Amino acid sequence: MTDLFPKKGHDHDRCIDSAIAQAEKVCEAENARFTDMRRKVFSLIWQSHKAVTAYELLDALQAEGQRVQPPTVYRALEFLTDLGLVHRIESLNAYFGCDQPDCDHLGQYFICTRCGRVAETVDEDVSIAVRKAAKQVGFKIEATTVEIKGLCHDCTTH
Amino acid sequence: MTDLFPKKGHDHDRCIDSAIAQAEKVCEAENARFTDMRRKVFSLIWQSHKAVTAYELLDALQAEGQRVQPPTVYRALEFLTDLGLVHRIESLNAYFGCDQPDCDHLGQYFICTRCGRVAETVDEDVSIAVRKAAKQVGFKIEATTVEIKGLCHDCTTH
DNA sequence: GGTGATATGTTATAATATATCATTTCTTGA
DNA sequence: TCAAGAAATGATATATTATAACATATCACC
Repeated sequence: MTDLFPKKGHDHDRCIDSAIAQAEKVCEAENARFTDMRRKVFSLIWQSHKAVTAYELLDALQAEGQRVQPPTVYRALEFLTDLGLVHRIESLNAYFGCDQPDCDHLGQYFICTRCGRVAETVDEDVSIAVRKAAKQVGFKIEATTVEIKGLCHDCTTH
Repeated sequence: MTDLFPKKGHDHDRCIDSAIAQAEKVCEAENARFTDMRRKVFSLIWQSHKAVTAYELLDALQAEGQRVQPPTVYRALEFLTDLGLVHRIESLNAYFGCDQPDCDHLGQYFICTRCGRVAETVDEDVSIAVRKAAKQVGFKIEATTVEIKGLCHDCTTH
């Protein structure tokens, strides 16, 4: 068993730094501008391993004294999700930082209902099973949403 | 290949009647009241094989001259989803009539982005793969959301 | 430095959902 | 049968999530 969720007391600054470094790389590769606002939103999303709502981001930005409105946040989110740097968690109406931006809309999300954390995995067997199920019914997949709610390993044992 | 989606020109009244009959059975078994409002909402949901939003239901009820407000619709939806008679499609914020109410939150939903129809399946291989992926990371599943967007068979061929 | 493209600001509003308390309807037991 | 409590719905207000539309600012490139 390998827990996908980060250990308590891990060096979260490293998570943030690495995510930002990766985002910079992706933006450069895509010739997309990682503006201050986008960087700020991305970094706020990465403040925790939980999914964050657009209005929580808005509040955080406003708390820093910026005069930000909802469209600004939603635009940044759209930019980041289009690049695969952030995923929308449909069942939470919230947004989550992706640490494997090349996963191309095929990941699965584990959402802990106790601690609120989210973890992403790209499990081949799940993808294969979903593709097979689709093929069986003649369905051409464009995108999949796989969200699994329950208790993370920490929360089942503590 | 067996298309999950109903054929064009199928006798949809039979879908509705059968869904209502099944709902009555479930309610009786659960000792739950299938009131006029709940029956009305359920039947509206079954008017098509698409997912329907709460406000579409509200509009439809109001169009019939009833003075209905949002909470009434949401209460009926909560009742129906709790019994497994209706599923919420998270990625659409919409509700869909379930024809296998005993599937216990483990179904998968195919959502056609062209015709808007939804079809449900309970694929063992997908469930097994998801459960295995969860086990591998020490995650205790409470509920799963599997929603697959793309083109149904009709829409790929016509 | 001017110009077009891109990004953000601003205002307003749409779409989805729930909290709260009042009223009605149903069930059940005396 | 009817009184009391439970369950459902009505009514009002408001919270939460998201977007449309147009103005202004910033950037990239010539």
